[in-house]
Order: sequence, then C-alpha cells, then structure tokens
Amino acid sequence: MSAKPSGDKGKKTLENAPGAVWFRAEKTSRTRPQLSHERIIATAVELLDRDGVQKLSMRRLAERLGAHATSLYWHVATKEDVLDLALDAVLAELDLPDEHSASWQGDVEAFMTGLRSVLLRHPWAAALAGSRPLLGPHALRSSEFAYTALATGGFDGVHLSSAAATITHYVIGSASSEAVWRRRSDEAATRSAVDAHLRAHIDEYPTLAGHFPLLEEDDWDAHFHRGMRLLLTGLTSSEARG
Amino acid sequence: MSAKPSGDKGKKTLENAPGAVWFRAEKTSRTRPQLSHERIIATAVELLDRDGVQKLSMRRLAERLGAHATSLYWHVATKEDVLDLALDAVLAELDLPDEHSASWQGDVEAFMTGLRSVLLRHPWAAALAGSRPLLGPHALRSSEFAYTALATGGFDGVHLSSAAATITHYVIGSASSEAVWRRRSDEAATRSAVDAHLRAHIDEYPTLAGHFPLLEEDDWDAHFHRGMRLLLTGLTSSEARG
DNA sequence: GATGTACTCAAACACTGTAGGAGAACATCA
DNA sequence: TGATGTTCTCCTACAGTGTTTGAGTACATC
Repeated sequence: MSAKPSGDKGKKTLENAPGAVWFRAEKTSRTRPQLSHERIIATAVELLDRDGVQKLSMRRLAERLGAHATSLYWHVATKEDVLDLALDAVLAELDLPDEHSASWQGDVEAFMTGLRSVLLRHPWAAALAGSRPLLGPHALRSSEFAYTALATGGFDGVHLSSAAATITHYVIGSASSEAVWRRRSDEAATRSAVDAHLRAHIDEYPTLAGHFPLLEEDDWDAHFHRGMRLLLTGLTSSEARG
Repeated sequence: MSAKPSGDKGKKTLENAPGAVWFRAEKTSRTRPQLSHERIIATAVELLDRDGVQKLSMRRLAERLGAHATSLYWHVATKEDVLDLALDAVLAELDLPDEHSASWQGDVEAFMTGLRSVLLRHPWAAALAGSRPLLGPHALRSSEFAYTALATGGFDGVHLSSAAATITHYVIGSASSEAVWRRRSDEAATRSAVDAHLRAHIDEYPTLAGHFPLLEEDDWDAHFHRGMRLLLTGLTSSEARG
C-alpha cells in the first residue's frame, strides 16, 4: 500500500473497494494474449483451492502463469479484483435448472444445497462471499433464481428481499463456518481441545458444553439440512409473506 | 510471513490459525506494565473502529500505544491473536439478562438484536466473526445464553445445535452484509450504480432488478427484523424440534 | 550488591501490493 | 517496405507488512 496519489482516477467513489470490478470497463486482451482475464482467474481459483486466500499473492499468481506480477496490472486493477472475479467464477459452477419445478420450496432447496456445495468445493469462497458485495454476473444469476422461486411462493416487495437475504446468509454463514472447522488438518485435535476447554468451564457454559456442536456427530450435511428445514418451515408459514 | 522455522514450538497443531489464542496460556504482565494485554486490545478495538481491519498493522497499533511493534510480541503471539481478542472484547459489550424471561422466543430475540447491535457498533467485527471460530469467553457466554433459550423452547441434542447455529449465522451474515454496504461513504452512489447495472440487464435478472434490496427503502432494521421473524416462525413450529 | 525475571527495543529477513516508465511484439496503413 | 501507434510485458522501485533474534534495561527478591 503506497501513499495515495490523491489525484482521483475516474470516479473515486468506487475505486478499489471489494466489488469495484463490476463497475469498471472490462479490459479484454486482443493481440498477444499470453496473459488473459480468463487465464488469470482460472489460475487464481486453482491457487486459492490449493493454498487458501492468505497465501495468494500477485507474485505467486504471476509466477504460476509464467509471468511477472506487474504484468497482471494491465489486466486487473487491484488484487481485490482478482478475488471478486475468482469468487464469481466459482459461482458459475452453481448448476441451477432453467425451468422452475412445481414446488417453489423445492427450488429454494435446490438453490441452497447447490450454493452450499459450490462454496464447500472451494473452501476459501464462503468467507469471501460473506464479506463483500456479490455483484458479479453469476452471483446475480443465482440470486435471480432464488428471487423467482420465492416470488412463486408468494413473497413480494420487501418481504421477498428479506426472505432471499435470509436464506443466502444462512448458506454462506454455515458454509463459512464449516470451512473454518474443516480447514485444519488437525480437526479432531482441535475439537477435542475445544471440548476439553468447554468441560473445564462446564459450570459457566453448562448447556453449551453438553451440546458442543458436531463433536460426537460428524454429519455436517445433516446439520445443514436441519437448519434449512427450519428456514423452509418459516418460509412456508403464511405469516412471513407480504 | 517469513519462512517457517520448521521447528515446532509447543503443539504445532494449533499454532497460528485464527482462534488459536484460546488454547495458549495467557501471558500476564506483572512488573512494569507499560504495555498490557488489556491496553493492547482496547487500543486495537479503537483503531479497528476508526480505520477498519485492513489498516490495522502491528506497527500502527504499537505506535498508538507509544511503543514499538516488536514489543507487542511479548504479549501476543501473532496478529491473529490481536484480532481474536479484539473480537471477543467487543462481544463483551453484548448485554444479556442474567435471568431468562418468560418467553423463550423473547430471549432468542434479545440475543439476536443484541448481537446485531454490537456487531454494527464495530463494523469490522461481523466479517471477522463469520470467518473464524468463536471460542473466546464472551462468545461462549453469549452462545450459552442462546442455547439455554432454545433449550427452553424444546430444542435438544443436534436440533439444539442446528437451531443455535442457524440464528447465529443469520445475525452475523446480515450484520456483515449491512456493514459492507454501509462502509462506503458513497453508499448512495454505489447503490444507484448497482441499480443502473441491474436495470441494464433487466432481461437477465427481471425479478432481482424489480426488487433491488433496500434501494428505495433504507430501513436496515426492518429488513433484519423481517428475517428474524421468519426464523422465529420456523423455530416456533413444532416440526423443527427434536 | 548480586541474581533472575519481566519487559522493551533495534536490526534484519522475507515478503507484500502497486506505480512509473521503458521496451518489445504486433496491426495497420502509407 | 517502412513508419506509426497500440497492446502487452517487464524492470525498478517504494513504502509498507508480520515476525525472529538477540541485546539491553529496569525491576523484585534475596
């Protein structure tokens, strides 16, 4: 982070913040595409999958591409751009039906489980998705699917927005926390350490200590599905609709 | 990030990852507390509140404390520790009743709104909370409150865990996304840019474009409450319980 | 006064994101 | 063919980053 040049380039309103890519004119390669937008992002995803977000640096990314770090800056404006683009790239993997099914609840469920599995396939993605605006084309496409499903369910106006936000937050949040716990190769050791920690303070946290999540039962899928069913119950109740 | 010394210090299992503080023996100052655990964390929170998480560096933190960066490393093991401790410190502000009220739903609501307001008071906190294990004493204390409230509501076993996780994910997720959108001083400009972007692709995202969240209506509180009510409806339905 | 502990700091290492500008490869047109 | 302009890559450099090592100082205790 060097000193800010204090001259604004273009609109200074959107500048370098996460999500800013989507408001910049895309720079496409023409003549000699040794480096291209697609190649950069594909490689970024590959490195993120392998080493996580902390270890991704512009130099490492460039090296993997057989180029030098500064070359990347002709194609992207900032590292944040790379992250935004990589995140939207994995959301492209989200496989949603073209047509909606007969049951809107089924569509909501398809959205949630599909999004979850994409985020778990790329464990760095959930935390990213939870902390930046999701405005890439594939993010919008999947939101559109959720919105239409919920609209079919009778939601409208602000209630539609709230319902969509709620299910999205749940998927991203649970995927993120699942990724956090799974990240460590020493998951078991960590968990028993936590367990010991809780039991040591069992007088302070009696209920928590008695129910330490997922310690006995490793079934993350079931855990996710229980929460999802809870949400679907809430959605189905007519009280919640506009 | 220097080269790993490859000699393990203590257990290498937990090392430097987020959440690792809680498994280290706390190092308390005794004789000459120019720098202390409390002072470091309080100052870290102050700087985080003012400048955000990206701008917090060990050198800046030390400078603010009238000390040098390397001195911090006697008190904390890593920067991750500082973040973990700062996060738990703000969770201490969460004001929960000693006794549970007559209505378990009321308690769940108190937990959710209380947690949300703490996270919004410190806009860097939600994103952090969503991407690391919450194992500090104050995090556990607030979890305990949520667990007991839900237990009163009839949840037990894995259903209790899932219900607690669900409401927590919702609060953290919505606070995080609210913080993301509010962070920018040019919130309005950003939103109208997004709006224009959506309307430009209205054929691709017709439902989404018609309901762009919160563009017309700025009421984040109402948005949050609608989602919360949806969750409470789901929780109250007997289907969801164990 | 001596000894050991508690704490701070200076120096250095191996990195980081990114700006500025020089240079090479190519497309186009004269 | 040569000249010109564009497209892309790279070298150099800056101002930072987290962290380690080891030296040094102030204090409590004996």
